[in-house]
Amino acid sequence: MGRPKSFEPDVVVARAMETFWTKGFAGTSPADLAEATGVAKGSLYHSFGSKRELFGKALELYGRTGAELAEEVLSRPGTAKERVRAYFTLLVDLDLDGPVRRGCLAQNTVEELGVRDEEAARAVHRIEQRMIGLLAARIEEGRLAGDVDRGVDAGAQALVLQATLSGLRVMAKTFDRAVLHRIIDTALAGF
Amino acid sequence: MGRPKSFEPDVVVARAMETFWTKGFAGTSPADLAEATGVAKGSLYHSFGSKRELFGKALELYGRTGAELAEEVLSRPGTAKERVRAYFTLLVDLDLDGPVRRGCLAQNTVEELGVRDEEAARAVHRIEQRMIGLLAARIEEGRLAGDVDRGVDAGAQALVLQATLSGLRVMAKTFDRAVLHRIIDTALAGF
DNA sequence: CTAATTTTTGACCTCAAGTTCAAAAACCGT
DNA sequence: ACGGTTTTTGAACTTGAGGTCAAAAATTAG
Repeated sequence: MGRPKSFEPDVVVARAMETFWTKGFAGTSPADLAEATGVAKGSLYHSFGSKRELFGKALELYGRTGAELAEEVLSRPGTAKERVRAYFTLLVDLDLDGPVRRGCLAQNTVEELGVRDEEAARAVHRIEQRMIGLLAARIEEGRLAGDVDRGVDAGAQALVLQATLSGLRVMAKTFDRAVLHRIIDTALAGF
Repeated sequence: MGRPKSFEPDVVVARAMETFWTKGFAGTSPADLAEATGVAKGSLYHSFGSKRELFGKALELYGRTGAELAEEVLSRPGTAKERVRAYFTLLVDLDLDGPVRRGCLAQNTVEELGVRDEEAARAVHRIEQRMIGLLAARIEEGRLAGDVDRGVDAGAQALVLQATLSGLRVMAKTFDRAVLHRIIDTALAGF
């Protein structure tokens, strides 16, 4: 019983995620969140406790959807190298095609909140680990399929690719598409 | 004539840089700056105009000293690969050995202020460009000296290395030393 | 010493962020 | 329709950020 919720929590979290992604954690005020979600400030606090807690949900959602996208793109037909290139290119292009270059929420978070928020750092770490796992699995798959050199260490290679990807997303804030694509090409020529 | 300055502006900028680096732009209040520099708030505003302007000076100083360090380390005797490894390792270790993992001020800036501050983005871009130039020069030097493969495109390779370095500094916020060193090893095996 | 000039400083101001809350609204079972 | 329960909401509160300012302090020229 009691008055029913007038909004879908998942939708609110998704909208909040977009806002945090675009404006950063500190840059997003409760008023911004109320406007973005269409839910009054007080109600948001009633449902989510605090700005930080809502952000936690948003980051979690980001990690989940990000992993799903990666999984989807990496698993399409093609060699490991082709699939990784497609995925990296997709991320870079998505960012550059948007109205603002918001980069990666996880990275933005760890850079902005850094060490001051242990919990956030751990959440980001989990997201990165998952990505590395997906990359390693796809490389290993390619190795067994024969399109990746026998001698490649999938785990080590996945780590380097993750570093490259993180770097690309940093550089996507200040460099143009041609440069970023060139980096992808050169980086992938290696393995 | 007039009352003489009671502080060295360069020293104040250096102290401010340390504070911004550790706490971020938004995370650093005028009160923090006054405490860190030993100069009263009002005096800081009198000398530097605004928090943002002081930050500008701090970022400029960061770029300059960073470039000097890179130049110094890269130019010591050894092959290009050895020197790049030494430089990357130095940066990672410096970050991990500090009391807090503050990463790279330039990167933190572009992630935190991102597109909302065009000027900051441009400043960071200049810093990145300079770094890429230094890497490219060192690789080209190695190519001519014979310790780098003839077929390597120094410019393209420098871009990839910059991406790797940026990625390393992001990952240095959440991963441990062993992983980061492993990434350096694998990434450098390539060229 | 005085006048002119420049710095220094903490008090003060304004505004918005982040949060709390009391009252109104919307539901359900009886 | 009433009581119990949960949500919704804007108003209200507290706090600190970012910045301004008037008065005091420190200098030099004359």
